[in-house]
Amino acid sequence: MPTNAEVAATFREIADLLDVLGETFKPEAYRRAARSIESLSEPLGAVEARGELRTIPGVGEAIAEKIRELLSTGTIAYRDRLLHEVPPGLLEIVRLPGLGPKTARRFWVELGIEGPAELRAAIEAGRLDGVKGFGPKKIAQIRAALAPPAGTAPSPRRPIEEVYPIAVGLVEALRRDAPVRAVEIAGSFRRGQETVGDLDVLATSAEPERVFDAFSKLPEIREVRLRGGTKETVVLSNGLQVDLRVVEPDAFGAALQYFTGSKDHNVALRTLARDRGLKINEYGVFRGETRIAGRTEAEVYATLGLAWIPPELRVDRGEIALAGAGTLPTLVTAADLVADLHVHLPADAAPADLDGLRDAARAQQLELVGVVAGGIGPDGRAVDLAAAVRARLRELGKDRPRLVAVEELATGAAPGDAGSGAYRLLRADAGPPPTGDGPTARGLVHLGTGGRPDGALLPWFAWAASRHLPIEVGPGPDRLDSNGARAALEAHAALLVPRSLRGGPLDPTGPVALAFARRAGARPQDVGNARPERRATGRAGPTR
DNA sequence: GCCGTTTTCGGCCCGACTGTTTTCAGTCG
Repeated sequence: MPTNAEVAATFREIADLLDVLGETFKPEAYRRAARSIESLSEPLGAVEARGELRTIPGVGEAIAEKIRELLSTGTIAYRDRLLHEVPPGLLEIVRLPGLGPKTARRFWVELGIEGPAELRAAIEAGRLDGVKGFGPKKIAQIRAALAPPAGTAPSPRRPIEEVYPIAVGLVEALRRDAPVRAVEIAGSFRRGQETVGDLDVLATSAEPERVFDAFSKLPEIREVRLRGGTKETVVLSNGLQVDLRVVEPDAFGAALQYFTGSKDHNVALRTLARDRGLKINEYGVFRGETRIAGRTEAEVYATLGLAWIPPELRVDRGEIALAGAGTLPTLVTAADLVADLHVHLPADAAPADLDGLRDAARAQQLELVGVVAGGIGPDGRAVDLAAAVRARLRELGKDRPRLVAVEELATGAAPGDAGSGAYRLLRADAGPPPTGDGPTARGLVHLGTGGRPDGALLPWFAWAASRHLPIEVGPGPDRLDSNGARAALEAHAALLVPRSLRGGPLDPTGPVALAFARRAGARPQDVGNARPERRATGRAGPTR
């Protein structure tokens, strides 16, 4: 059975084919459905089995029928028919940078070109010279797109944890080198999406030209792609594209809202504005010619009668209705997190390292730290802290913030007596949930989604929920991403949000984990290491 | 093809930038 990602890719292909055929609104309808399907927290097969395909935003009867056809037969007859109609090579032309469906269609209809090879031959034979709309620069651009120099291939989406230190570094550099007042990263990075295609940086300044000058000179920048009066696009030496926009302070909130997206959220918002006789763009909210909001995001939402919506929820899956009714969930924040239960120390750690750890915990206002003192380390090998460290750990355990020993056990390991105040990490690396241990086991589950088929974790969620074990969320293959976290919450399991206690300001683990939890809609009471008084579920907190 | 606290039909976000243009088309986000 095809995965959700494969179904989405099929619909995107149909959209491209329809584009080339000159269809106007259908392609966007298929792309919208593809985006919705990708953000589902469970396999499409499960939705279909409940007869709820039509509840997916952007999925109507026609697309629902095509999903059923794809799930049961592995193909869609409509797609095959389109592929018969449109030469497959045209899809490659459409996907070249700077070219789109209109141009590809003209090549096909006017010049009989059906693929990249024919296009290249046509250019070399001079067949494009003198054709309306194709001047020398455009032809050179197409030639470059057809034969990209090594290392300039379009960069794929990257994990957000990989982009995080780059983004933090760019913001710091701009604050240091450029005359900016405010700087924020918008886009999918701000929404805490698992992967990031490019970075959207937004700044306010009285001197945009000087900001662009300073930005262009940053050492990590390989190439300036384009530069206008309000925006500049560059490519970093690692291939990541960064768009910098500079706006006036009165428009900062509107621009931040606009460039944070998501696209579907913005479309829904602007449709709502239009229905109320208003217009929203990146410069503000307008009634006629008059700007009535724009300085802050909250102001923009307020003009539409909406509460401010956290970026992580801006996906057009009902959050606008909730904001209108004032019933948005109160999402967990960094200030709610009072424990980090999963801190690894190196094998050669000294007692003094624990004091440093406690200082870091105090600085982050944590009340409890779980130090992995035995069991299986991050590299899969056995870890055992020195006796002196263990002794110091016992001493420190009496003071605040408390440090307690934590043990990591492999899947299905028999739960030993971890002792009072100790916590157990259960690594669920493979296979079904264990059956041998009792419901009294305390700890957390370190549960990876990496490489698993959709839905393979569902039994684990129920297992963890029944034992009040929170499941760790965050970047990397051993933690839940936001889709996994949402499914866990739906199964009434609690989450555990790690902090970056030993990492510096560039460590993505804590911030990214928090973003994933928030994307899943987690409230403080859904999080096992949030303040106990705000928590309803999860028992990994301090023993009292 | 989807969708509806004005709609089951008639709409479908909006602007920057580039290149080729004399007022605009295409692409991109």
